[in-house]
Amino acid sequence: MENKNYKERVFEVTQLIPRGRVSTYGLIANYLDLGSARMVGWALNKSLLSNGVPAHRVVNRKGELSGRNFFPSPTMMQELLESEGVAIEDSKVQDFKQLRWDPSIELEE
DNA sequence: GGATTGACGTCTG
DNA sequence: GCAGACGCCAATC
Repeated sequence: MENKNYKERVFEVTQLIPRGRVSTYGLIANYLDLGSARMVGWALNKSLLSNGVPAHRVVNRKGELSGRNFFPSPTMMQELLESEGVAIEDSKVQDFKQLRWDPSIELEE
């Protein structure tokens, strides 16, 4: 029973995201070679049931907080990011291009 | 077990 | 640059 599902890998990578930074589904999917960014989003959906998984640090490629609706409160995701020093406007990450954390690069694979 | 859905991404028009 | 369609793989109905 290999509990090491691709989901757990997503959890680990998500937890590796530094505070004040954000990542995208595509980057994580590419790093884990899942083949589909949807897998990351789906896995993160399950991550809501797990503790210690800062899913709020993961956004789509546009930097939009697409998953905010899945949180207990749609504003909680933004609040958390702002609390970490990430500027949010209109449910989108400001300077996202700078703040985006790419595991394939930061971890240098 | 087939069909649908999903926190996305890339391509084409 | 924006809008629509397709692809992706897994889970759920």
